[in-house]
Amino acid sequence: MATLFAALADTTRLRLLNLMAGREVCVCYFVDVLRQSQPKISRHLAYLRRAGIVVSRREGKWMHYRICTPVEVGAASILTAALTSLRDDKQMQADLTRLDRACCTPQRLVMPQGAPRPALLPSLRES
Amino acid sequence: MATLFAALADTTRLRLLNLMAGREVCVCYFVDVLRQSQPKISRHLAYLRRAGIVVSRREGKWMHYRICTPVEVGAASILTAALTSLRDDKQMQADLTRLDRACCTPQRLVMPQGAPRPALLPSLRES
DNA sequence: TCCTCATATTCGTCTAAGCAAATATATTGT
DNA sequence: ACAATATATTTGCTTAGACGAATATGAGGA
Repeated sequence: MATLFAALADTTRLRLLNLMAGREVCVCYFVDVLRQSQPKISRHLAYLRRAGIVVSRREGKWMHYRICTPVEVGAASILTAALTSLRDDKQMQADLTRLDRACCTPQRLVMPQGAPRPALLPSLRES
Repeated sequence: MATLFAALADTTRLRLLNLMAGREVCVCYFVDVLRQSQPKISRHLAYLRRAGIVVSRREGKWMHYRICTPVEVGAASILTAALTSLRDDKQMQADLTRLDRACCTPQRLVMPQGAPRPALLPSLRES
């Protein structure tokens, strides 16, 4: 329980989770949207993975991350409440806008060519 | 937002909040129920106070603490979700049992004589 | 095999925060 | 004013974690 809260007690991680709400996102998009260094993003994703909040999936060179709802009902409800209240935050909304822009731009110069776009999840949920 | 989660990311603080759910509690009861040192309890209460989750009230020698629901809707919903899921935890239930026992024992040898009992709040909520 | 790209991990440093032990403050009673 | 009680804060130490910089790993293509 305290472990879950510790995982949520960092702005970068909250931003990452907000971007993953309802979809699977490739690491390069996190780097682009949050404008943070790649090692920093990767470290925080590893933290979330160790905390059991997130799972990763490899697809060639790319790593996709998605939220993995905890099996415990209490933890799940807290995570849901957290994600819901994040949607009221101005920066979180701006992040989502940037993610959508990144998705819809046909070819970005700075972005990897052909990197898998963030995909909405058909509510596949995994332990 | 991250600050709130940081405040919740500690077992001792979660136990304190669980004991305060719906009532105002005197510090000496925390010490008795959690069986932790008084400075430790006091430090964690100060942390919760600085985080704006809790307010204190002086009554003579005794300090009463109670939960102060945050004004932001998001933070309030998270705190509520946290308190709700704590009720499923075995240790939290045991703590509440110990608190009730402490309240109902007429004269305890180890406990301060005449210390104010934990009182249920008539839902007085304060910023 | 070698090169490149995407991602992960390690290293060194710094700060926040946990703890026990000791001490300070505030209130009440004599 | 002094002593006793309840609570708060300081001190010294230790550890988790955040960061940038550098480096390692893993996959795909030439």
